[in-house]
Amino acid sequence: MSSLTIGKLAQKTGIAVETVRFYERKGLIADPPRGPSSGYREYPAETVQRLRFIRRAKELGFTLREVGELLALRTDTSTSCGEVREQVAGKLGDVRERINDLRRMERALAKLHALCASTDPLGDCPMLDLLDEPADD
Amino acid sequence: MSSLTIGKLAQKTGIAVETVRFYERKGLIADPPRGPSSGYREYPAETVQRLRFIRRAKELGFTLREVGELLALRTDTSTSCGEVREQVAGKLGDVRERINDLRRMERALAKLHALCASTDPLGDCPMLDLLDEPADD
DNA sequence: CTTGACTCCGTACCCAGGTACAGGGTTTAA
DNA sequence: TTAAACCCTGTACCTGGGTACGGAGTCAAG
Repeated sequence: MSSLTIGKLAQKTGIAVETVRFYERKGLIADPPRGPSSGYREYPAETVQRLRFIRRAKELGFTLREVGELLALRTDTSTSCGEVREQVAGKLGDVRERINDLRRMERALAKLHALCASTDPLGDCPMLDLLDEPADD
Repeated sequence: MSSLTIGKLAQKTGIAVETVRFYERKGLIADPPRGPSSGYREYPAETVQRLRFIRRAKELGFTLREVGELLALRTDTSTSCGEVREQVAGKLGDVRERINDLRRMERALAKLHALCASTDPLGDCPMLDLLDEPADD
């Protein structure tokens, strides 16, 4: 049978053994079946995918809670497709907002980069002012 | 003279008094002069700008350490303009990378959103596979 | 001149997201 | 059969980024 020990799983996913157990405690992955004599965790192969998803989503700046919500979208067969769409749309909005914020930052940094070329002795690169664009309050 | 108490500063920047002191401990803002009788902090007006910068940068996902580095770019008159350019270029790279990651996530979520419309009973929305695009390891 | 709002410092506490033992038992390969 | 390499649980610890006291001094308005 193709079940994995926690060590193998860790190796395949690049996530530390301790962290896998931590995710289990947090409910991000299911408590796997155990070897009857050893009590060792025996992971089904899909868990690799699931953990890779978690890793990717984390890298993209989602919190563990959010990752859990994303994963719940596919696990929870009680939710209708409409509800899923709503959840996904919400996440999508978050992501787009974050992208826009970062683009503003990108512009600000690019501007600074350009300015810096000209100002030779660096009296006062106008850093502080660069992020004021929101221009509210 | 136009100096601010910590309370006024907090009010103008939307940052809590405790947090301002926290930033001071962390070296993000300078220890301000003190009222000789009271020992109260007396902030120069520029500190408002500096704190707003900190707030914005934090909102854009920079850590306090990174914010400190950004601020150091303009404070540290020993660094040459070239060095500043390098630092800024580095940050710019980081930001662009993050934007690209998020764009991948955006595409993945958008795809899911679209798929969800068709798959009526939600057997298996193919969430787990959606983030495998990096396609290495 | 008193009372309430403000400030001081120090320490403790909080959450997220792990990481690191300690003190056991199990499996595997020589 | 025995040592290395694994796994188990539980608890403690860590960093980052704050928040919340407690106990005391100060300032401003009535």
